[in-house]
Amino acid sequence: MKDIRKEKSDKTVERILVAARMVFAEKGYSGAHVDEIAERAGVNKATIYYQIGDKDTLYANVIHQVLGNTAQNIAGAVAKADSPEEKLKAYINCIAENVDKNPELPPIMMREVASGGATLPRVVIEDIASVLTILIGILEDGRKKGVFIETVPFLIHMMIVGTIVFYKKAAPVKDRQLWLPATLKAHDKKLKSSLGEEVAALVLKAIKR
Amino acid sequence: MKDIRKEKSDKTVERILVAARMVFAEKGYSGAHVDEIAERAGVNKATIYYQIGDKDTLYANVIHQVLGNTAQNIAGAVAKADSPEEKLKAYINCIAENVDKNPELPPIMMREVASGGATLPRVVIEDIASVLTILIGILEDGRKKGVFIETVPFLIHMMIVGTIVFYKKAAPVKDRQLWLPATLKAHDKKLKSSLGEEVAALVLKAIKR
DNA sequence: ATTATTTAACTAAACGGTTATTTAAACTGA
DNA sequence: TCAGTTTAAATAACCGTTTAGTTAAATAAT
Repeated sequence: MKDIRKEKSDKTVERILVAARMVFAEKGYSGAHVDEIAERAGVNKATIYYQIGDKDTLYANVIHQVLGNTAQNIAGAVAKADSPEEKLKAYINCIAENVDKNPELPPIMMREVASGGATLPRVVIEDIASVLTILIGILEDGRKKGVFIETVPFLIHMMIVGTIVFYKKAAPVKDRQLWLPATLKAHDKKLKSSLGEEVAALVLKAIKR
Repeated sequence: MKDIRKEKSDKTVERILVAARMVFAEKGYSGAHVDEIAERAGVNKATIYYQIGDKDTLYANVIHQVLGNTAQNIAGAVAKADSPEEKLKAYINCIAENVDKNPELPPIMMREVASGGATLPRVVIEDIASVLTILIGILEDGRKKGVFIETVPFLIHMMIVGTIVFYKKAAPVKDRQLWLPATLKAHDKKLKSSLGEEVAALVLKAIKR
């Protein structure tokens, strides 16, 4: 009993959400226009209102889709690792991978933090909290076992996320500035390994006893 | 010699710029309304157009005022220090201090990076480049002297700035979430020293040979 | 099975509030 | 009075949202 209409409308909703994610990431909430989202989705503006609702609801859907599942990914990745060091590596790499898979994550996160998380749905905040709880566990365990120094978990988290998110978004911007002084271009080498590995190495070295 | 009118209009311009800085930081470019800026400045909207120009120009002025002079501060602070370690500490602390002095810096930076620096005036990009050049010098010198490992300067810069900016803006957000799980609140301790010192310690440890 | 009816999905056009910008008049000190 | 400055009011474009109508798939009736 396949309902052709249902299938089509599902695709429509998906196209709207994809377009919305892109436009919100590029322009931010107020900079994003429903007209542009509709155009990119190849859909009439009113269809967005019919299928999803107003701009707020649309944004909440995007946020949930973008930030929601990352938490479970992290939890899963960390659980597979054993030692605190391995767990922390998994934690960092998982964040880096999610950012890779999801180029809209950095700009959306940055703008959300910039605005003080004013529009964050509670569900998302709970997700973030669960991620932080995982990190606290790793750091505490590592300290008890004498492999980590004492740290402020929240600062470490900001270091991990801040570094990855900023680098991911700022590196292309820098590379685009072709007129930069030669000194800068000369040092414009690629990372030896992946961003996650590189950040993990730095953070681990920073907090190892 | 003293032209009362000139003085008054100077103060008007200053009040406009201060108000604009606040509103742009809170709401971003498209979220900021000229009406609100005028209201906060205690000035008629048309005065903004008479004294400064359109919204774009106003924003450019704010960006210049906020990001422009930080570069010189950093250059000055670094020059006063001797060893690569001390220079790097000065570099990091200076950024942290500027962020402290200037609460509008984090949100504006984040949104600017999020949008791919689309609206950054060239002057500002040159300032950022000069700061990066300074960091490259420090790291290279330190590596030559055998006190630093080899690093990717741009990544280190993103680590420093990302950590400071994210922490500065996200910490208050987290503290406002009173309903967070007890585990998180328990670890909600203040930093032992200043944010700059703390980040400097971590980064130095991360890149020391 | 064919026709008629209902319903889901979508669209074009318009509405109404918002907001950046302009204009012209009023004010203020020299 | 006159130039520099500020203001209230008007303008025009923009943009989120609604409405009224269309298409076509699904269902019911014949």
